[in-house]
Amino acid sequence: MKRVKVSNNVIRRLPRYLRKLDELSEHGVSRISSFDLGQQLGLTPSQIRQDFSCFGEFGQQGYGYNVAALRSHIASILGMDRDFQAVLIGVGNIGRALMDNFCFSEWGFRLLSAFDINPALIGTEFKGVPIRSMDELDGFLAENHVDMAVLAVPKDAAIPVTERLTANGISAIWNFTNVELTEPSSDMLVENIHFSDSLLSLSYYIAERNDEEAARAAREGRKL
Amino acid sequence: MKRVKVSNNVIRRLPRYLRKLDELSEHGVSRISSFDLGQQLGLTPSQIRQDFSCFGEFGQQGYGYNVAALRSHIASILGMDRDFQAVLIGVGNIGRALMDNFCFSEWGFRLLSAFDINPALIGTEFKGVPIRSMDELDGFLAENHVDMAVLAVPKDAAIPVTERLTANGISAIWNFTNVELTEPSSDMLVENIHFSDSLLSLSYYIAERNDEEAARAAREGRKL
DNA sequence: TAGATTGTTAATCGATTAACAATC
DNA sequence: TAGATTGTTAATCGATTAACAATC
Repeated sequence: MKRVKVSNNVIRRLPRYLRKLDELSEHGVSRISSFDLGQQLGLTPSQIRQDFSCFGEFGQQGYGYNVAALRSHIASILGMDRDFQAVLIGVGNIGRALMDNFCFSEWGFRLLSAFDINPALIGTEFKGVPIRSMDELDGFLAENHVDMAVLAVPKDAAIPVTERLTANGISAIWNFTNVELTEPSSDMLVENIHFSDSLLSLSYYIAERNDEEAARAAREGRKL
Repeated sequence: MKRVKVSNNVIRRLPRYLRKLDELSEHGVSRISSFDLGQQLGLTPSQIRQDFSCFGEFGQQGYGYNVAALRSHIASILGMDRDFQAVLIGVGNIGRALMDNFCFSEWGFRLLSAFDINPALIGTEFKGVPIRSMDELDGFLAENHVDMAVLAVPKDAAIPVTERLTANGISAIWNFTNVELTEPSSDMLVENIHFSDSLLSLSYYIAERNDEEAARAAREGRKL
């Protein structure tokens, strides 16, 4: 596969394409043009063709794209067929919600084990995934190939646990703690789920809209 | 407050600034220059000054920025002092994790009520937030001013519930379902937490790095 | 005052959009 | 074949970076 340097913006759009293509498949749509796909996603056809062209030629002139084939190309580009192995650190609310609800295998990941310090959880299993003591973490990572760690520990544990993961050769973290892990110097890959950042940007847009409406109302009030 | 059109990129950086400023405060830092702030966040000083200048003049030549004052400006820009009112739809794993773990008030939101269809939950309270039946939703929204709905229902319910929210005047959704709600035509504000999109972009970067390492190993192997 | 650092204007860079020849 | 739509090159647009006068 071509691996030219692709901008982060493009990468972030790929999962949306994937989701839309799955939806089209479910609805029995087997081909789609960049024009129609753009309409449905709020993107220009040009952008869609540019995005795909980073990775190869997946379409056909005069026809468009085969939904199933394109889906499978994108899945492969995203690494979904590589069966990455993951561990979960922290079986609190978020950790449990992930174990319970989130289908790792659907996205190409295998959740090997979870780890926690709570004695009531250690030794149990949840949806087929064993929960081990944090004491066993280093040994487990030495014996198993692990591509990624899901970090769902309390705030205060975020940095020490990250250092421990780094020391044990982990170089990718899916970070659910609201702590900035991204070290400019390190070669750790960090992907953040920052609930509060997300909520605050929504908050900004709500506030902006309220202000605009208030301003409009004031203008119209004056006109009366 | 100036409300010029500010790019989404800028808005998305504001919560990071806020987080960093809180951290600096905790460490007793009371002033910071755009240069130092940039170092800590991996941004250029220019960008930071440009970002802030969208909203006013918060610094002082020769001195830099007062951490507490800047923090409070950004909080206000983000609408954190507006006490927006929210409801939660769906008290499954994610909904419960949010009720349990996520401090809405810390970010300027008040969670008025949750709603679910599970009879075992209806009528109970969780951390002071009452859980009501979905049957009561329309009435509740008619009687209470609600700025935003947190959508944490199963996939299949996402679209119908969204339509019901729209019909009841809700115009902002914090979406935890893995469903594309963003209607190009609608004036609904949607902010998505797409776990799988996030994981897949991480997956891409892991795959890319693996490929690069394999390529390097192959090159070095050949040289031997 | 001299040094530091802002806010802002200008320059650069990169991403998106438009256009079109190629071709199914 | 004619019509449709791609992949790609060129043009435009917007965001980031650099530079610097203003000023604390």
